[in-house]
Amino acid sequence: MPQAQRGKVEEAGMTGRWRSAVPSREEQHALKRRAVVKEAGRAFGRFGFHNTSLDDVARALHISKPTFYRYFENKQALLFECHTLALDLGEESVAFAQRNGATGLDKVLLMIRHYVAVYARELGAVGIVTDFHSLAPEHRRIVQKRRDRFDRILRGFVSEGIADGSIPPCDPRMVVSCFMGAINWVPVWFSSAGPRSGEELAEAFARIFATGLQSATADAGKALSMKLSPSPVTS
Amino acid sequence: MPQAQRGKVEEAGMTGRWRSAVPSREEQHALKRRAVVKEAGRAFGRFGFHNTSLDDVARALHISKPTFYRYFENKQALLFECHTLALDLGEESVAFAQRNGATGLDKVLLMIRHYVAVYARELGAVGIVTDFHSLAPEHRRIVQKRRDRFDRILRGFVSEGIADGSIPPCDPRMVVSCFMGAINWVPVWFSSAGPRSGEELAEAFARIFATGLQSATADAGKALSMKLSPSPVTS
Amino acid sequence: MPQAQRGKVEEAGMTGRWRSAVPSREEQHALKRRAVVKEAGRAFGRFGFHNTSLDDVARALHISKPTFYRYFENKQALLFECHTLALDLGEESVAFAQRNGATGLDKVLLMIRHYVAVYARELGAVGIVTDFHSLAPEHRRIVQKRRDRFDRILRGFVSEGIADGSIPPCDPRMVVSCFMGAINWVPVWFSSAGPRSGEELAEAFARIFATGLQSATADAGKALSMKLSPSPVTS
Amino acid sequence: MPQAQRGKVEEAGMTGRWRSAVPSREEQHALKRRAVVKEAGRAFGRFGFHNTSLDDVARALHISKPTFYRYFENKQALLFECHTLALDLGEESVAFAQRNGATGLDKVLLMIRHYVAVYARELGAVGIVTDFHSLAPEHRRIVQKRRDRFDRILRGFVSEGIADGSIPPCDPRMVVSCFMGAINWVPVWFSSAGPRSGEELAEAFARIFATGLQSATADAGKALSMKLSPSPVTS
DNA sequence: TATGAATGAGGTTTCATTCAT
DNA sequence: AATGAATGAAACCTCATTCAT
Repeated sequence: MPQAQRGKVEEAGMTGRWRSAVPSREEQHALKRRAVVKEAGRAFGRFGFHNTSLDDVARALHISKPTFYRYFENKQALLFECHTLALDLGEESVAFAQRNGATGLDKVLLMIRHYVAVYARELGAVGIVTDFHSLAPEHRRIVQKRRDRFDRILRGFVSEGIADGSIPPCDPRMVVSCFMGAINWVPVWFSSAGPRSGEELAEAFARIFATGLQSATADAGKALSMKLSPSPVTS
Repeated sequence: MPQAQRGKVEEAGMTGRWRSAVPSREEQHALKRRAVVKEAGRAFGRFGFHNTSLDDVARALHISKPTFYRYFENKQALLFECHTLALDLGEESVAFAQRNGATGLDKVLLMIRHYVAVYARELGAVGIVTDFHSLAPEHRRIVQKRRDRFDRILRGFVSEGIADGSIPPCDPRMVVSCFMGAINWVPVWFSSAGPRSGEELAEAFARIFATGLQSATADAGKALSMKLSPSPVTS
Repeated sequence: MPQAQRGKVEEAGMTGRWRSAVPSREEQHALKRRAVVKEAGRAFGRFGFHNTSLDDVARALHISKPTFYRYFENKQALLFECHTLALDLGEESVAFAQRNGATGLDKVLLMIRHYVAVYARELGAVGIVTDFHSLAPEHRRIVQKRRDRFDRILRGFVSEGIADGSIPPCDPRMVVSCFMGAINWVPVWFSSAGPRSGEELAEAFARIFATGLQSATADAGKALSMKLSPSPVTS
Repeated sequence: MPQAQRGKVEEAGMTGRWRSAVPSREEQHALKRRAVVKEAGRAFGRFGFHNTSLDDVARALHISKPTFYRYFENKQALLFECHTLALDLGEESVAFAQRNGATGLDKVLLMIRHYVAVYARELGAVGIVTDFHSLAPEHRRIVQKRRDRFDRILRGFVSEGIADGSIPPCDPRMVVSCFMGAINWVPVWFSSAGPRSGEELAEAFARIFATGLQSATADAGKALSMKLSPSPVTS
């Protein structure tokens, strides 16, 4: 995987050279930088920020550790970049939903579908949403702010849905936390190399949060009200 | 990573989780041991295993760091205990669902409700599901095995639901990963000190995964098929 | 410091105060104390001072660690006691040699034989001669002084032997270091449970340092001068 | 001494070879590695493994503690290396003796002389023979095996000597333990900075174990049998 | 008296980060 | 530009030693 990554980078650099006599330094730099982000992000998402040493990342990219510092001020800067990327994707998804959704429910579902799809595509880079607390304080503040805004908008979608009748009365915070949890958990288990594509995943998630798991034909409401009655925490 | 946020567990410990009632000798040992697990688990879940030093935990419990080693062989053993606890709760929930659920859907929903409720109750102690990769290899193997079994059963519930008609055709793996992700994410954001109780949370989650977000009156199916059509990954 | 010292003082005081009828308590104390010295000394000699924790010693004696401190001020006091014991035996051997030896050679050999025998008998307690550097500084100074005196006397024996013709000219320091090394090494390998008794060992050592390894019949002197000629360090 | 050590290393590295002005990377690494072994070995031999902290060694070498880990996996690995070195020298000495000795006695004496000389030359590096029990279990097993083989060969030399008449009947195990003890004890007291060279030491030891301490003219055998008669352990 | 519990001091080890080539 | 070497900071852990029962 790292090998492939590296291959791509070099190839891209070559092509640049052949086409225009001088490959711009900055382009090369940007390409390598991106390669580092992707590889590190993938590792962070998979094993966790602290379980991934720079040595690991460097080894995977076939570069040396000091080289790393040509591209990032420090390890935490890299983590910040990953978070930033994830938030970019989230905001993009939100914007997409706002553009294309009519009702509140529409927006929520479009957002979920879009985000999951893009999430699955970029994957590793965003898997680290988990490691929020490893961010440097100043970075953390920035990310926190964007996250808050993000959540506020999502809860707004839900509220909107309740208002326009597309979503039944509920606590928006819980609803949002529920589906965002499901989404954030994706990198823990999903692999694009698996039997399902990211698109399928997005579709499935959207459907689940749209209609739930119950069969349309079954009189699920009744079954539920009956079966869930025994207090579940009687252990 | 000095700047990274440290577990601010002290606050929670102030209430005196350490110094409590004084029962017998062995019971006391067990009680203290459990207190360590809960406090550490809470911190691990909130800040991450590596962002929580034993010093933090010790300070929160008003004990010294070495004292810690009277109760656990090492830090990873504690993490393992947390995982074990989480898995115990999960299996208990599964058993509960198997006892009380009629259809596949029933079992899934009962399991979700039970698990979320118990999860929220014990909270911190199970938050560490995230830090699977910080486990010692031999512990990891054990946890992996139990997890696999757990997932298999859950997927079995879904398959059963498809077979008995209570759940429409779908990929069980995706469905299970979806709601387990939502559940595992809970400790990241939920606080029992917040406006909602664990019971309410459990209820809300069960409902979401039962009927989805759409209003019963709305012709959601149609809206969905129309609105979700544009390729969402056009970034 | 000198638990021994302290003990003596108290004992003297006791005797003065209560005149007679010493309760068996003190005897018990002395017995247990000796048991601790023997067990710890054995372990120290076998595994080394630092590879033997007080937990180990306590476990071996079926007592608890704090109990240990009823008998010794600290771990190093115990080590000091062992050294003291070893030196006592050494000085006793020296005195024996001085009393019974006629020539310098006699004294050396008698000393070796006596010391080895007694050494093998007490064994563990003296095995720690090795761990001189683990002594507390103030103890180390005391031991050093006695050791110096001890060595000086032994070298005196050798010098005496050279003077009286019983030992051929040589460097006394080397000779003494040679046989003392052999003796000090005994506890590393010798076990009184083995096929040889301490007496046999003492006899064998005395013989080796008396006549060497060469057969009396062989013209070893010549063989040696010939065979040893090639520079041995040509590696 | 550390200063001197370091000086040597740098000198060797700086001045380099005639052939290639600068010693290759690997050579430098090897040189420094060896410097660490020598210094650590010296310290271990003098003060004991546990009385020598890595801080001490680092300070002596004018490096920082973590630097150490570029050359050795951990402290025990260094100890193992010391043992390995000592065994290498021992086996080399054995081989030398086998090549150059005619009788069993020859072999024993050549071995002693060679080993002591080389031992004194490399000194510190082998002083740790004492700290066998501080080895990691897997290392200990390896060392034990080599030691057994080594001892077996030495006892073979003695047996051979008895068979060919160059050594009088005796217990080979005791004899070997005797002179190996004397040798292993050397680093405890010998300093190459002292008045005697390693060669002189080797010569002296060989002579002692060849002909013993008795003067050639004296009728030592008789003196011994008479003088040693009183039971030496009558304390 | 004797012991389970607790801790301070100190050592080994890791790792992000800088230095020097 | 890129890398092998070096290090400061901080974490985990051990153990002799004391506290409190």
